[in-house]
Amino acid sequence: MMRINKLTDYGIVVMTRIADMDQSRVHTAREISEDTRIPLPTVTRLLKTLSGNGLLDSQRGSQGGYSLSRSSDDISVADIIETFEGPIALTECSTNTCECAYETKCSVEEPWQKINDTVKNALEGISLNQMAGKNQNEGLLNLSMNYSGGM
Amino acid sequence: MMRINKLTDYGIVVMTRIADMDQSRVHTAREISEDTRIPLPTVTRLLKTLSGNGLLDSQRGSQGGYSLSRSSDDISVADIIETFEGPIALTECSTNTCECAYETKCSVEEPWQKINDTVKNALEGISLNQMAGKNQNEGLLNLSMNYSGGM
DNA sequence: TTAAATAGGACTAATTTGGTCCAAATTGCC
DNA sequence: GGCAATTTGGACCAAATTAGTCCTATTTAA
Repeated sequence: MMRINKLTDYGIVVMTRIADMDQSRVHTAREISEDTRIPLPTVTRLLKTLSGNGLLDSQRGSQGGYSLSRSSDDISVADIIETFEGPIALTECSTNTCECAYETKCSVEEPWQKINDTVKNALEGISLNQMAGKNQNEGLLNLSMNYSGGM
Repeated sequence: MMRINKLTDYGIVVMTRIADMDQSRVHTAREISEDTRIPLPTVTRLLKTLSGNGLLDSQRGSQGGYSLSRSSDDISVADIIETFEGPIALTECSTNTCECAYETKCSVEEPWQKINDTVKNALEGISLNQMAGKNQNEGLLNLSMNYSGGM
């Protein structure tokens, strides 16, 4: 059904969660796992990928953890998707080398590029801030509880 | 890499091909297979699906075959994709029942719907005619050869 | 030195996808 | 009426991808 992978979906949930958290300190994999209820080993892997691709900063060792590498305004949904799935492109045709063996001249190449650009632009236009913002509007209670250290 | 399935891609190729053909008669699976060089069993299956979903008309029996069910102007890329992959939606969240077990209130639901709508609109905006048109402009030679019965 | 973290990568199970094949139903033609 | 050419429907298997777990090394604060 033309969807992003489950791990990518998780990745967005995790990033959104971190964006909703206290930005003044780092957060451990365990903490994020408990918050999102995604199993720890999976969260661990997600965070490693996100950190490796520069969307998160990591701090190793005791008292270590993860934090956003830049403002949630400057992180787009496209950034996260590309971290897990590579360049956004619906068909092979539109990426690099079109290996259409069907015809001497692939007829669908140009329209596909237009389609892909549209999709890409749409995803680049949504910031992590927008994803997280919803919570701040409708879930003020939860948020304030987090900020005050409660659970 | 967030792409549509290979069969969907084939489906678009097949539809584009049919749109480029003589609209005054039907075309057999064998004919389309030879033109596109997609293996016959696969083409057969593609055509069945396309016909079953109303994008192609079929005529059974001897002298039977397939033809577009409506003008190539009235068939969109989204129509074809949905035929093979179901409703266009990047995440489960945005389709029917969001089964987010993570939080009491799924925070990413609304932004995702916006994203999906954008993608869907983009795909609905591209007609089969536009996909096929390219050929008619740049590949006039091939096209005229086809029309005159040559190969 | 120890405990708490991340980093890197190997590995397996589960799921999805691609592709083929067979038997049945339909239709035109001789 | 019977044959040949088609589509229809569905089962089936192999291949590829994905999800998820686990182990070991490295780093760092206390």
